[in-house]
Amino acid sequence: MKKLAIDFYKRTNVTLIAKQLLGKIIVTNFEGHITSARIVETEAYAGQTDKASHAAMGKRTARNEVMYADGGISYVYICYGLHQMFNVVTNDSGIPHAILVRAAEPLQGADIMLVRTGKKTGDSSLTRGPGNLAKALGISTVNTGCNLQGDEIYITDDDYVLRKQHIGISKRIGVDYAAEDALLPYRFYIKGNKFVSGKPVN
DNA sequence: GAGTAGATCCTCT
DNA sequence: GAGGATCTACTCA
Repeated sequence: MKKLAIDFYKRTNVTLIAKQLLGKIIVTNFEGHITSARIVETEAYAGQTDKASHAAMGKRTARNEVMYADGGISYVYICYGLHQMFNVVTNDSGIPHAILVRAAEPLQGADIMLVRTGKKTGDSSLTRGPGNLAKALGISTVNTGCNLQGDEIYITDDDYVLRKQHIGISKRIGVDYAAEDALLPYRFYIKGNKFVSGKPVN
């Protein structure tokens, strides 16, 4: 188990990084409570050129400021007033690329996730969908701008091998307002995994 | 099982 | 003042 190096995040090809994040393990360590989960679904947001991104057309606000920072940190924001969304910022400073982690498969600390989410059974709804995932991992907006090389939130590689034919690609979810950019094939997921959100695709 | 509406509040215009 | 990178429960079949 090794943390992903800063070089992994600082590359320019955001869709490639999104694809390579599949199968990696996200770990959170808050107040001694360690939870980890294998990433099974991601979406790439390609900065200025992407209408679905918060940084579309070079938009820069207090909320998305962290997207313009160096790669390798977290970007957490609230959607619909109640859901926390966890993103990984990539590329160099000044380029607002980000990858939304949409779903993961619980590995460690599932009992803690149950407490955090208020659920009674650890079925596939525990970490399916970005809102649920962040909640289960205990991530909230106070963790935005967090260095992924640190001790609270980090992503590790356990040499899990994902075969190319097991990777699914589709358009992104919930971004229909972005016109033609909503059709971009920027969503990556592990085929057949029950934690992947949206309709099952085979 | 599929489709739809409501929750709920921060952020930007 | 409007709307959003969502989730859940409820309706109807």
